[in-house]
Amino acid sequence: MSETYGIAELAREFDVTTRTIRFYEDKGLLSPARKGQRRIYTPRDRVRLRLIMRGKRLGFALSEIRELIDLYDVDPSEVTQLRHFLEKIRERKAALEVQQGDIAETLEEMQRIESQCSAMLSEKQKTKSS
Amino acid sequence: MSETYGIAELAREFDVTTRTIRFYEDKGLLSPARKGQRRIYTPRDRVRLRLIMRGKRLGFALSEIRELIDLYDVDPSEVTQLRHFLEKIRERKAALEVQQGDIAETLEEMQRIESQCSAMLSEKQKTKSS
DNA sequence: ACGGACGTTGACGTTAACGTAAAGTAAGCC
DNA sequence: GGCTTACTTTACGTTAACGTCAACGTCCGT
Repeated sequence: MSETYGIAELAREFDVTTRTIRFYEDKGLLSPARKGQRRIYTPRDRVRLRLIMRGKRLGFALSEIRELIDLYDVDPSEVTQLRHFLEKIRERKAALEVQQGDIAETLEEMQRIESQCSAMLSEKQKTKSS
Repeated sequence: MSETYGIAELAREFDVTTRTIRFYEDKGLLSPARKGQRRIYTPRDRVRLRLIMRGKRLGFALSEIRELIDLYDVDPSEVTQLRHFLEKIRERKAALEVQQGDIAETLEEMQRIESQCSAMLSEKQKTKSS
């Protein structure tokens, strides 16, 4: 049980280079165990990497992704910390909701353009076949 | 009629520096008219700038944003171009839909964490006031 | 005619996110 | 032992997206 992965294995799975994975470690986004000198990744590390990739697709900087991921891990015991924490989460949520709106708008416009284009296309082809 | 804007004006409105706006011009994202040496921006340029900012919020590179914007402007008269064009649009749509999914997931998780946190918070405060 | 606001074009600096090359280590196979 | 394969650290290179001067033009109010 408790499967582990090598660095190249993960690199293949997520389609990044090993350099990239090590770079993320350097930035504190991952901290795999070591067996001698080599890195050993647990399923938990793998999840983190998945989260990193999702963050990247959302256009977050690595520093922000780190904060995001920490949100899942940290257990803020003090009330003050808890408040601060909640605030961070709400900031993130707000940002994401803005993004959601942006995407919706853009998708609508793309949709419009696509319809227009395919209309033009079928128009041209009618002409051609007439 | 037909209002125009100065570079600093737009910079203020979109909260970027004039350097940034000129940089976008350099990259072919904007091409304002000139009055002598100075740049004159039309409402149309302003719309483009708005699109650029939205693209940035969505995590696109400037080069991609340029392609995106061009989608609104270009009128592909040839059928081959039209097809190519449609394909591009569909690629973009697909990417955006992935992003949409990513955001939805992330938002759900944030939501969960937030609920948990605010539960913990009110719990702590009950204890405190008892 | 002068200062100040606003604008211009270079040109070099900076940060993030890796790429790439060099040189060495460790394990397994034949 | 020698080869291969996978991995390591160290270090310099690169690209995108600007920031930051420097040095100069132009218009406007006083």
